[in-house]
Amino acid sequence: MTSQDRKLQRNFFSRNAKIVAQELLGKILVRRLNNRKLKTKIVETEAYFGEKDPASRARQNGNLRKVMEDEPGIILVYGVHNNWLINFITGKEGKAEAVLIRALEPLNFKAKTCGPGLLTKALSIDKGFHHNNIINNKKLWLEDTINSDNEFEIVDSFRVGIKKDLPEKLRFYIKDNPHVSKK
DNA sequence: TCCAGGATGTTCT
DNA sequence: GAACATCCTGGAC
Repeated sequence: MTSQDRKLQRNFFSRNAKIVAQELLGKILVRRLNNRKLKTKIVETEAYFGEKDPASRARQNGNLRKVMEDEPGIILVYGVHNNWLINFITGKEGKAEAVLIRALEPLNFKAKTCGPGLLTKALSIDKGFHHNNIINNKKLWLEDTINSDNEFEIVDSFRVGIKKDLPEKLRFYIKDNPHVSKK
C-alpha cells in the first residue's frame, strides 16, 4: 500500500459532518513544514452546521458560509480570539457542514496541541490554508491509519466553550487520550 | 485565586 | 469581507 493509497479521498468527506467527525478520530494528519513531515493523530473533533447552528459564525458571516457550502474536502481556516482554527468541509455541496479539529496527538515531534488554537500554532497553519483542498495538498493532508491502530473508544459529548449550543452531542474524542483538551 | 485558551462581537478597509 | 481585541470559561496552583 503506497502513501497515496492511504490518503483520504473526497468521498470520505462527502458525508454527514457528524459521521465524518467520528471517523476522523485516529486518522493521521500530516503537515509538511520546511523539509520534514510533522505527523499527528486526530484525537478530538466537533461537527458544525453553518445554517442552523447558533454557535457557527458562518451563520452571520456570509463568506464563511459560502466556503462551508463548497465542495467537501476544502480547508476552512477561521480566526478567533487571536488564534487560527482549522476545519474541513464535509457533506454534499450546498449543505454548509464542517468538522472542526479540536485536538491532535503529535507523533514524531513535541508540541502543545490540546486545543484548536494551539494545534494550528504547532503546525504553522494560518490563513494561507483557507479555502485550500485537503485532498490534493502538498503541505497538509490526511492519511488513514496504517494498521490496527484503531483500538480506541469514541466518546461523544456536548461542545466546549460555545455560548449557544445545539441540544445535540456533536463533540467526539478518543477516550483516555491525554491530548484531549478536556475529559 | 490566577493563568491560559477559545466557533464572540466589533471595527476597519 | 477580513482582522483584531475583549470577555468568558475552564484548568492549574
